[in-house]
Amino acid sequence: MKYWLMKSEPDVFSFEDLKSRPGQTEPWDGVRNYQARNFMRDDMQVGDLILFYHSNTNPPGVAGIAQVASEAYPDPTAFDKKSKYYDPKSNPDSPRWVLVDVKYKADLKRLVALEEMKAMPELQEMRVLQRGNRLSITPVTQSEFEAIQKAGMGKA
DNA sequence: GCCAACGTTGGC
DNA sequence: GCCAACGTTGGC
Repeated sequence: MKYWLMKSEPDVFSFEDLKSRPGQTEPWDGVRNYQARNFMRDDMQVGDLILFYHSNTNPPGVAGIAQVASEAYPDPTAFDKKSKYYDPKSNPDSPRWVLVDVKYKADLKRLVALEEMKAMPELQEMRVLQRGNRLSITPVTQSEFEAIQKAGMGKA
């Protein structure tokens, strides 16, 4: 069992959007960064838990818990000329980009804000808090995951 | 809207 | 294979 943090801009796709999807599941398309792709392709396993993080919003923070719901498979938006994620260098015979399905797992009672995360002693080493981090998918340790989940279950 | 950080591209 | 230019991310 591994743990991950996945960023999404709530104006584009929020945790509430995930909950309202059929099967509460969504293909995590549009990842166009090799490191993030490699995490999905090489390291994720069905059942891994995900901190669903809202970026580019006020306040940014962890909005809920999701889980990995499929193995990695080719991202069809890379083949779609109409998609904003279209990549002419990817094709079905040799797909450059992959995705996994992400499924709703559990609510938190409240958002765990980035500002609060920065203040938590347990999270000082957390990758997403390091300066300049831009990766949309990062690994999270079990203790980091549990600290955030616990904070999200407590009072505001 | 600003801008620092950082990944990618392409000329050489 | 270097590196300047450019585009994107994402907090503020």
